[in-house]
This record gives sequence, C-alpha cells and structure tokens, in this order.
Amino acid sequence: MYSYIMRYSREHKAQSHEKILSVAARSFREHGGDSSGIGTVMKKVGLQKGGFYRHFKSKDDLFVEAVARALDETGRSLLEVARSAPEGEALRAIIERYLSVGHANSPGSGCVRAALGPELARKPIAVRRKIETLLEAYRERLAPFFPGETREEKLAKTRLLIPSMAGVLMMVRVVPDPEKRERLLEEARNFFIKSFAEG
Amino acid sequence: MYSYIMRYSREHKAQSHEKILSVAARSFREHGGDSSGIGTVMKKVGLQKGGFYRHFKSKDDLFVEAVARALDETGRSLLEVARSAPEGEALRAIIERYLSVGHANSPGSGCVRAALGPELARKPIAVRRKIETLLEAYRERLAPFFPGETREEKLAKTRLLIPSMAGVLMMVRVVPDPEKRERLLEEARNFFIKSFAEG
DNA sequence: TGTACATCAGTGAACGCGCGTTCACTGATGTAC
DNA sequence: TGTACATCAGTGAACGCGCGTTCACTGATGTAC
Repeated sequence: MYSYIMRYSREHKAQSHEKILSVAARSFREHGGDSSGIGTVMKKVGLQKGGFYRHFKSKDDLFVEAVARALDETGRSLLEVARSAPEGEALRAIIERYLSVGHANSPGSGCVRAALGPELARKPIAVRRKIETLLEAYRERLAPFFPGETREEKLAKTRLLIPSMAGVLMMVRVVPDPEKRERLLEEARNFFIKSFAEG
Repeated sequence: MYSYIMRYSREHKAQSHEKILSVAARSFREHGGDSSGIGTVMKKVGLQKGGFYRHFKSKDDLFVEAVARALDETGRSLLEVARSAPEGEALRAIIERYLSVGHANSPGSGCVRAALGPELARKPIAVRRKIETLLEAYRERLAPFFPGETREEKLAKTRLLIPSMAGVLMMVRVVPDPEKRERLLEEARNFFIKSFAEG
C-alpha cells in the first residue's frame, strides 16, 4: 500500500497516535503508570521518545486518553456480552465475564478500576474530573442492563456493583494460587448475581 | 532523657526502625510505592538515605513490613470499633467506619487494599505470598463479627465484603466533589449493611 | 501541470532530577578481660 | 572498676540508570502559485 510507504503522511500520524494510545493503555494497566515510562512505550511503538510530544501534551494527557480508550474497550466488551446473553440474563452475563479467570489473568486488557484505581485517586483534580466523566459515561452504557424502575435506580446499582467487583478482582489478583483465585471468583460471582441479578 | 543523647544505642536503632516503618506505611498509602522514594522517607525520618540499609534489606522488604504495619493498625482500629458497638451491631459499625468520609479522606492512615491494591497484585510472587498471609490474618481477626454458623462461613463473608468495600472506597476517592463522595458512601453503607449485617 | 516553500512527524542528543543500592568511613556503644 | 577493642548505626559521596521534557535538526508532505 501507498500510505505505508509515505512515512510522514497524515494517515501515518494517525496510525502512530493510535499505536501510542493502545500500547500505553495496555502498559499502564499491566505495570502501573509510574512504571510505564514514555521511553518504553515509544520504543514498543517503534519510535524515539522525543517524538512523543508531537502527539500528547504531557504524560498525564496520555494517561487520561489511555484511560478513556481502556474504558471504551472494556465497556464495549461488556455491552456485547450483555447483548448476546439470553433474555433476562444480561446482568448475570456481565458479572460472570467481569469476575472471570480470564479477566483476573489479563489486567493489561481489563478494567481500569481494578488495575489503576488508587492511581486515579492520586491524580491532580483536573485529571480526576475528566476521569469521573469517563466513568459516568461507562455506567450510563451499562445501566440499561441493571435492575430498577427508573434510570436513576439502575445507575445507583451500577455505582455499587461496578466498584465492588473491581475491588474483588483487584484483591483476587494478589493471590498467587490459581485454584484459590478461581474459588474466590466463584464465591464473588454467586454473591453478586444473587444480590443484583436475581429476585 | 539519657537514651535521647546516646545517639547510636540499641534503643535508638529500634526507634529509627520504628520511625522508618511508620513514615513509609503512611507515605506508601498516600503517594503509592513508586512515588515514595527511600530518600524522601529517610529525609522525613531525619536520616540520610544511605542508613536505610542498616534497617531493611531492600525497598520491597520495607514494603512488606509497611503493609504489615498498616494492616495491623487498621485491623486493630476496626476491632475496637466492633468491640465498642452495641450488642449485635458490630458489623454495622465496621461497615460504617470503613465507608466513612474520614476514611475516604485519609488514605495515608487507612486501608492498604484501597490505597495499594493493584500495586500489591504487581509485586513478585514471593512478596505476594507474604502479603496474602497478612491479609488472611486480618480476615481472621474480623471474622468473629461476621454472620455465619461456622468459622468458614464467617470467613467467606469477609472475603466478599472486605474487598468489595475497598473497591468502593477506592473509587469514591476518585470523585472530586465532597458531597458526591458522601452520597456514594452512604449508598454503599446502606447496601452492605443490608446485605451483610441484617436479616 | 510544475515549482517553490511552509509545515511538521520523527530523530537523537541533551537537560536536570530522583531513583535504589553500595561503600569507605566515623565514632559511640557495649563487651571482654 | 578500668581499659582495650570489636561492632555497627549513621554519614555522605558515588554508582549506573531511567525518568519527563526540550530542542535543533531532517526531510517528506502537501499547499500556494
């Protein structure tokens, strides 16, 4: 392809931007923001770290965009799970996916809250405001699958279930033994399904 | 006092060790492990950073001891809350204390899970094993106040409630607006009390 | 359509800085005699 | 009880390293004419 050879075209820039974002979104979640240097991210993208500032104003700027990207992806993934679940089983399916072994074993492609929660809380207030907006949008997307008469009732449930499951997932990841991890996840799935997705 | 002037006595060493631990336990929880340098911690203690290695083998060694210290303190604090609660209200009192505005506003003296959870999950497996033991001991301490016929039933409840509340607290700390924080905490207190401390 | 030129993505070196860890040294402690 | 001496808490400088950010430069892109 032509565009592949024109190294500095607009399309090329968009590709670089895209690549930086997706590498960063994974690296931040896998190793934490402080342990994911701009140099390392750019190297993985295949560029020199100096080029970073043609794409982002600062590391915190990248951080917010990477969190947005990650939330959009995991939100989309849960939406798909919910939509392809049998009638009335959407929330159960969401819970089962969130508290799955696969999710516990893949922080790099998983929930931002479980991977970066305390780090989000330590960011400057301007950053936290942007992140809060992203989190609200995420809850709005999933709220339709939650029990409740009104939108607000559904949203209230998301504000309980989503952070609670994030806490469980985060602590499951501390446990070294795979069997124990699965047992913990199963206990939690049962509890949350009973509390939110039944009766 | 005599011991205050003999700068290098054994008692003095114990005091230094103590001071490093308590400064680190606070600093790690407030700023995260990566952002709490040994130099900064030692400076706050009033020593040169070179002296650190007379007290700890490595930063990870300090990390584990600081987590142990923090868990012991917060566990003790919740135990006191539980013991001084009216008959049958112990778990409710624990939940109310854990999900209080004060706790949300003071990560430096609060729960390790909500402050360092994902960081714990990223530590080498040897470190995680030690931390898991500490977390188990913590749950054992609180289990007597949980509902259930047997010790195992009570422990199972701790494995759900404690990480869930940690997740909620962690995400509440992302929210900039104090009133919204309090509203979120209240919703969560109501839910967890209903789910664990009633009927 | 062809040419001149401004733009700007990416390079590569440099900035000052703090990191975790090591080490030769100091001098008070506290033991051995 | 008094003296000689090994121990070791703490100092302060140094180690190599990676950090986030800046900057002069390059050369292809893509616009203006």
